[in-house]
Amino acid sequence: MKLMESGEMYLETILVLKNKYGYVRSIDIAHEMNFSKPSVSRAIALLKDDGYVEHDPHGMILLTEKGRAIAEKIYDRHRTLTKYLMWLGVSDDTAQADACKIEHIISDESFERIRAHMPEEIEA
Amino acid sequence: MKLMESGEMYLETILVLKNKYGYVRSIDIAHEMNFSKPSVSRAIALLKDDGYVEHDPHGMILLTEKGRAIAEKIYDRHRTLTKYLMWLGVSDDTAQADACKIEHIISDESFERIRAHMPEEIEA
DNA sequence: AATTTTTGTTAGACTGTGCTAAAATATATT
DNA sequence: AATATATTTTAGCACAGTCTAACAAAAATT
Repeated sequence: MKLMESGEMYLETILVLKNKYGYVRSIDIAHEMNFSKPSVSRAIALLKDDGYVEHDPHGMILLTEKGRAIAEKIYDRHRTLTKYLMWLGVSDDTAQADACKIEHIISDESFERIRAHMPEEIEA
Repeated sequence: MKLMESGEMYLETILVLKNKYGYVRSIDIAHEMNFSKPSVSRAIALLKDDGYVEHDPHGMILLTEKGRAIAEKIYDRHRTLTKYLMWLGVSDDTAQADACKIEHIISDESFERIRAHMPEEIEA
């Protein structure tokens, strides 16, 4: 099954939380994304069914190889697009918000052209 | 009610078809967007309820003031973003496809910064 | 005028993704 | 150990937006 924008957001959030705290629980994702616990519980179950995440022996949420690849890709896009927009003069908050939407829908081709267009010194 | 991405696409398509053929019927929208007739029929009914479109005496679909304003805005973004991506070296098809998605989600602030960043001679 | 074709609508299903309420489970405190 | 708190899951609802099947209405052809 093809991963939707929502699934990508969960994976990205798991990566970010893991980097920040060293572990990730459902409740942490719920707080971070401002979603209800049941919404997260269900989303994680679906991501698990499709092999993007798994639970470790302590019940913590881990990205699989497959899940991590996507999370890294989206997170890289997020940082690069945010920096790009800020370089163009967009405010921090707006750049973050727009990057967060564009990161899911832009083609590899366009993204790479944008990255190539950025001055080296501000690359992510 | 807030207009969603889907509604914006219908309005933009109506504007484009009107410019191209002088009139717009449901069936034309269905062909242009590759949606079924019932999907278009329902979408138009909702846009009509919310005052974005109306039917003329011959049953042709017209944009209201409110609908046209949105359609023009989205179409302007479409052309500008397409040209921008092509200026960065993205192929025509990909630029079109990406513009078509980004046009609905980008903030006014980011869009204006992008437009300002374009060389004058290729502005829409 | 009758028939065929085209166009539009109604009815109902399905998917993705959010929600609340309540139950189950796990963890922490007394 | 018993109780309280925190976390996760189950069950069921809502909404946007697509679809197909079938019907109704309008337009074109014979």
